[in-house]
Amino acid sequence: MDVLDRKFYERDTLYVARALLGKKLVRKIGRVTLAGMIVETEAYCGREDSACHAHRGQTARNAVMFKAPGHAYVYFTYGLHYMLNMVTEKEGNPCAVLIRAIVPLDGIKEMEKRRKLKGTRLADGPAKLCQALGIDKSLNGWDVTSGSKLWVEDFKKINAKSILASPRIGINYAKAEHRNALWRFSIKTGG
DNA sequence: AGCACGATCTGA
DNA sequence: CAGATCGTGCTA
Repeated sequence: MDVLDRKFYERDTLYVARALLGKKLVRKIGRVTLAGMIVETEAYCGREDSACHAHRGQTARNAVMFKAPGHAYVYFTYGLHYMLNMVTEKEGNPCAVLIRAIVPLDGIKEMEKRRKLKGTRLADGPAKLCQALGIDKSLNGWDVTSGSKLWVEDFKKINAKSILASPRIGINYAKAEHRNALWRFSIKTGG
């Protein structure tokens, strides 16, 4: 396998958010391998970004964002959902990329069992993909460069022209400059 | 110690 | 469009 290393994550968050598109997100649970191609991400750009969890400094919840790049930041929200992020930039600069959607590739039957949904609807949302891949708080702080349990691999080369940038979702509380920033990235389809 | 609300999803 | 449902962070 071709696991993305720490250097990959240790770069500008907006760059990493785009670079993760077309990559393969792999989750291994015992002998079972679940995987999908990342097709949608969002960048959360540190203290300056009023939509970022680290905006008001370090707390127990967001502590992982202050760790070295290449760690998974998994948190719980809305009383029932988990979100998966990858920590980016240099250690101490609390930035991360939210993984919002994947196209299932491996272990689809297993994912369907977990989700009770089929096809593209299986993992087309940040909480849905966490359910499909069995990701919960136990993976918060996991080193995704270690090559076990959860990691990302090279998979498909995505042309810059086929990347769509749009405003991030669910952050209406943020300052306008951050609310309107085109920091959500997805692969254009049907074109 | 109490409280308001959230980087969401589902089903009506 | 409301409800689910609870951890977190802010205020006192």
